[in-house]
Amino acid sequence: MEDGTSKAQSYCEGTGDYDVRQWDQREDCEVRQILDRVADKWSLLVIALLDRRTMRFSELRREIDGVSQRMLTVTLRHLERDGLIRRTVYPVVPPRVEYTLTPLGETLHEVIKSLVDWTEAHQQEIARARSEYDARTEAEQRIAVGS
Amino acid sequence: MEDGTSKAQSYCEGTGDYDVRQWDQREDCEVRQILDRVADKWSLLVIALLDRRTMRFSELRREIDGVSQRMLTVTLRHLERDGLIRRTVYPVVPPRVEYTLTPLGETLHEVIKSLVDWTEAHQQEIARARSEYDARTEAEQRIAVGS
DNA sequence: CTGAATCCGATCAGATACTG
DNA sequence: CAGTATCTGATCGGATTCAG
Repeated sequence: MEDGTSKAQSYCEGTGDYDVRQWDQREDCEVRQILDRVADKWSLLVIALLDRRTMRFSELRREIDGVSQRMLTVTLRHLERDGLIRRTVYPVVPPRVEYTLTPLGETLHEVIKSLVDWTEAHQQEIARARSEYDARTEAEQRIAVGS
Repeated sequence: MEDGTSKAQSYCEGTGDYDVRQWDQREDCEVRQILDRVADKWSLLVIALLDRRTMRFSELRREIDGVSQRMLTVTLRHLERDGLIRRTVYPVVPPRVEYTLTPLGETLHEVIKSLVDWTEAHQQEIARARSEYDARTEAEQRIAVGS
């Protein structure tokens, strides 16, 4: 079955204030788990797509292209378990399954959007930093080797 | 060396508007790479810690506890390459290396904070969704097996 | 102290085959 | 159509060792 997180877990009670050491540090911290889900390769994309409209499995699969059937299934199950999306099965033949963002999922999408906006806004800056870093380390390589 | 991303890469030019299909879809998209970095298990924590003050390698290692030396090194290299943190080496013996958040890193921290805030705010809600999901699927299991 | 390099087990994820 | 199950190569990350 390959379940991601075990079921019985002490979820660290937040004190309310913003203490770094509170929101990670331990595997059994809820926040870390949620962050991992958000961090997931396909989750972001699925959420963004579903924010626009309800979609079927095959639609998602076609739209995302690059995702394997297996990984899409796993991703959807995780998101459903976390209450971020809702899965509706229509008892017809052939089967019809629709996925929708829940209200909770919609609020998450807002946050995700700000993250994506940030990356878009700073793309160039990061690209520049990278090439500078690479140039620097390459130069050091040549020195180390002795040219 | 185990480099994360290759160096020569066509970074997809954003059109400016918020189009889902623009910010992922292809491995060679900058945004996807940046998202992956943010998604990284330790990156978030490192950034959050450095936002408070400059820290040395061993300090970070002690503070994070759970991270291996190897992964901390890898994480720091990635963040440095992306221009999110600055690494300063003091030529003394024993060596002293300090890590600081760059201005770019500081702006990212703001965004991260909103993400963390979201997870904290909805912890309970997600926990509830999970146990409901688990109860539901367990029940289905029993039916399938036939009790 | 701050790493880099290597080894190696654990986990992940793609491909394939099968099912209601 | 919408999955599940299995196999397997690829990748990740911890432990260990060595070095400036």
